[in-house]
Amino acid sequence: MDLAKAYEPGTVEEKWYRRWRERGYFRGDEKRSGAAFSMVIPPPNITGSLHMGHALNNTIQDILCRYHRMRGDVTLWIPGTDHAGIATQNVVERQLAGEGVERRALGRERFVERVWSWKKESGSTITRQLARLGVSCDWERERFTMDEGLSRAVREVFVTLYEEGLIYRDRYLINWCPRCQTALSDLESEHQPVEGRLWYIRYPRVDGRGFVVVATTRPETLLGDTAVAVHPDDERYRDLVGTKVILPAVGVEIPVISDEAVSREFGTGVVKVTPGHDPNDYLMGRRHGLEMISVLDTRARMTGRRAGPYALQDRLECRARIVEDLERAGLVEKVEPHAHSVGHCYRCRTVVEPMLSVQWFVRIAPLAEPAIAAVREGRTRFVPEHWEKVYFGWMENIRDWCISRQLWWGHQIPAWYCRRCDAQNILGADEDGNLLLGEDAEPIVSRTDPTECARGHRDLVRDSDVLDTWFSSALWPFSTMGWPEKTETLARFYPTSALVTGFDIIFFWVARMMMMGLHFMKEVPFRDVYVHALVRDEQGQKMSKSKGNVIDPLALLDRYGTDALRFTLVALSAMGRDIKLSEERVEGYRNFANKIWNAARFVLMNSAEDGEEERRPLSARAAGPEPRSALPAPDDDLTLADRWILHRLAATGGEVRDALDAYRFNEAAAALYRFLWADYCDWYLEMAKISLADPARRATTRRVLVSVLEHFLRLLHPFMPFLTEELWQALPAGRDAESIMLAPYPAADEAWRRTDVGAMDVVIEVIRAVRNLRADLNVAPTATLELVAFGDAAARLGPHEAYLRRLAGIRSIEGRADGERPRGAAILVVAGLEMAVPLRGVITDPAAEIARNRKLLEKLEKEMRGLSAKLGNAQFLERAPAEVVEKEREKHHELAERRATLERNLERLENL
RNA sequence: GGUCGCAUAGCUCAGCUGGUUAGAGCGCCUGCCUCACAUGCAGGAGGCCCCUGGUUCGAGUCCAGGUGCGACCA
Repeated sequence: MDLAKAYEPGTVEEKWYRRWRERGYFRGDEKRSGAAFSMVIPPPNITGSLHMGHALNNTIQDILCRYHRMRGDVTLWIPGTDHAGIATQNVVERQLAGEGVERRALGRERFVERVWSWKKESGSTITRQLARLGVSCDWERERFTMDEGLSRAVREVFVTLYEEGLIYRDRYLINWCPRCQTALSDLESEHQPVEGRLWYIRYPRVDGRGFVVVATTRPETLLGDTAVAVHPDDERYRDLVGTKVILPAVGVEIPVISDEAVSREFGTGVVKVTPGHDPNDYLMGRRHGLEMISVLDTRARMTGRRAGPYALQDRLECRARIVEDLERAGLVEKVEPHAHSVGHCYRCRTVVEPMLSVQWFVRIAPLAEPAIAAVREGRTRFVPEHWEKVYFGWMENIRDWCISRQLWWGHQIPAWYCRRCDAQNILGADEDGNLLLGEDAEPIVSRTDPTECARGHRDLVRDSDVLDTWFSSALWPFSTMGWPEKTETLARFYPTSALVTGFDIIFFWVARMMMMGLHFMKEVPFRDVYVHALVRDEQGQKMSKSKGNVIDPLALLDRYGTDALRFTLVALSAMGRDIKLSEERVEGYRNFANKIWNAARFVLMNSAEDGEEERRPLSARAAGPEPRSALPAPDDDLTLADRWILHRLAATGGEVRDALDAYRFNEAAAALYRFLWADYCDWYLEMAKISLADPARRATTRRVLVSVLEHFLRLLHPFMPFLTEELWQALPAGRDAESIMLAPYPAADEAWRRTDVGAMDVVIEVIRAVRNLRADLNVAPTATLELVAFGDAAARLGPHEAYLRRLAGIRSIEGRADGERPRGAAILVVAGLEMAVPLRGVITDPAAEIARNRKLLEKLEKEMRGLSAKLGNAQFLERAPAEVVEKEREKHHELAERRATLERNLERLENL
């Protein structure tokens, strides 16, 4: 088998993904017995395209999936997409606008048809892009929040909650987007800092004793004021409470009230109260029984009986006008710049308007309680743990959830009204043709479309509103498994094992799934919630289109390959930390992929002219559960390097499994990287080259080379699925599985983990010391050195002479009993061994070696000073554990010996 | 304003339950196209672990305060 000189991801990826999918490897089979592992994908918007957040999110999920699948768990990962109400409606509206067509002109039915056809054409972009990441989700079970089954789940949930009194219809101050023309939930109104101004406005006192000065950021809402308020303990205004002031520009009298919610520090300590357009004022208004006046219409234009000359002006235009008029009347005392934060529509960034409106709500308190308890009791666990605080903080202060949206795209609310019984509440239609209803309208909520009301009138009209998209997302873990049917899938895979998500949707999604899951399934929707990092650019900025700092994952995929990108994301994703992604990092892990490729190339070049030989098990151990790729056993006839790499492999496997079980993906990645590059390539391959040249050792060496690589590929597979499959298929070792993704994940190998390979550390240290010496003294790469070994150094290094020859450029090892050290030689004291390298003919000037020794001596002395201080401390000797003290003593002793040697050597060099 | 998080090499970051000679990648310097790999090999330089105090025999690690940065919520 010939491999290209460098790894070329392109063709490899497509080939294997197609094959995996065709052969059904991704399928989650509820009929198979054994432990189950299940996940549902956080459904991306159908309007979306793959960004780095998706790439990280799905890479992590895929790693978990592949890991569990290889461990033998029955694994199911359900993919799907979200209908994204506002976003999708906006997209299609823009498309229509391009054709000069208005949504209203089209009408609701045809518009919705149009969205469906858009969905058919463009809605699967994101899933195709996901596939490029190599995700092993069960595509046959792909779901969409608007498909038939899920819509049925939505309806069932809505009706049930309504019947239970947990969904109700009421007038309330909600967030309204004047652009999208719909209500929003509290979450969908995003607070953003705004450089505004603070106007100090004079409200004349009715008693004629001057003015009360009120500070406000929104002078235009003054039209809706129904009081001004001060703090009850504010001495400055004590006598004012209970009096009246005249509302400027309107001329009506309004009372001065006192309320704890007023901040004495804000402005003058007197605030205007506008219950119809401010959430705090709304609550204050309720407490004091104030009138609530709406002065803005749904397009945020001034309206109502108080609008007067400002009627139909936009809120901002009116703000300017009204300030002008007040100034002219001498009622503006001063204006200050003022930074504050203002709610913006999460979809279109328009400033949200708090408005009084009749909407549908979910009563949250009874649902939140069990959801909080489930996390408190550990039935669902956040990883990292600290995210549970965020969850609790929100769950405990949550207000009722406004779920109705004045959109056309979404699940239409299953509520009808009788035109005859409820005539006084059916107020007509708005400009969209949406039903306008009175506050007291009596909804008929039903699982099936009703044809008549309780009194038998066959004149029903359906509520125009649709549900918040997150309402359907909240059901995702069970609706995707076929609920409300009692399916086998639910029985087998609910609750899901893990949910992998970014912290930005803990409130939007995780919390709501918890509530719905517990309420309808009587069981948490997932055991673990793994909250991963946010991907930022190299400056640490959140990536956003407007900033132009978006790194397109597809471009990186093209340039560096899927495996490199996956590995990068995961290697950088330390828990609870953001990822600052730069292209150089991806390049680095592309190099890693190439390194693996070339290591495999080497192994293949050196094995396999005779495949049969490789297929024969080396020892009896091969009869175990992994016959095809069994590793040699510790009692086989192996070299030190063989034993060492097998030991390292076992240790690495342990690290990787432990890390994955604890969601510490970056640690797993680091362990794999270190093993392949620093252990297998840098040391083992180089040493194996020696034994490959020895006919007596060749077969065994090949066996170790191949089996270790094979195990490594399996350990790595969840991270780099494509490269590992390509290489695994190319390996000569016999395969029991058709694909690496179905091969078992390497299990703990205690025998190898316990094997003592300390001798290898000594060899490595000696080689490093000699290389270091060569570099410092500028010894030509081709020049070989003689090594004189004192004491037991000869005995300990002798068996490994071949390693030193090849890797350190040692010509020969000459053992010598203790006694006279050679003149003009560099002395090496390493790992408790003392050696000399005669420098005659190697260097002419001893100055460099003297300098080198001085530097070493200095370093050594510094270290000794610290140790001596420690050992001279009576407290330390007394209180520290005995083994710690002993360790420090030994260290000190060793350093002292090395120092003596160095000093003697320096003396000899100086007297040369 | 409330809550949470983070400050370690030039850059980006590891460092879990306190005892290592404080690590990695990239970048930098030196020498190498050594028959798997120059997407590479070998070696090296570079660190008051933000500041102050405390706990402890011992603190990068634990505690308190401060400074700076960031996020979320209001």
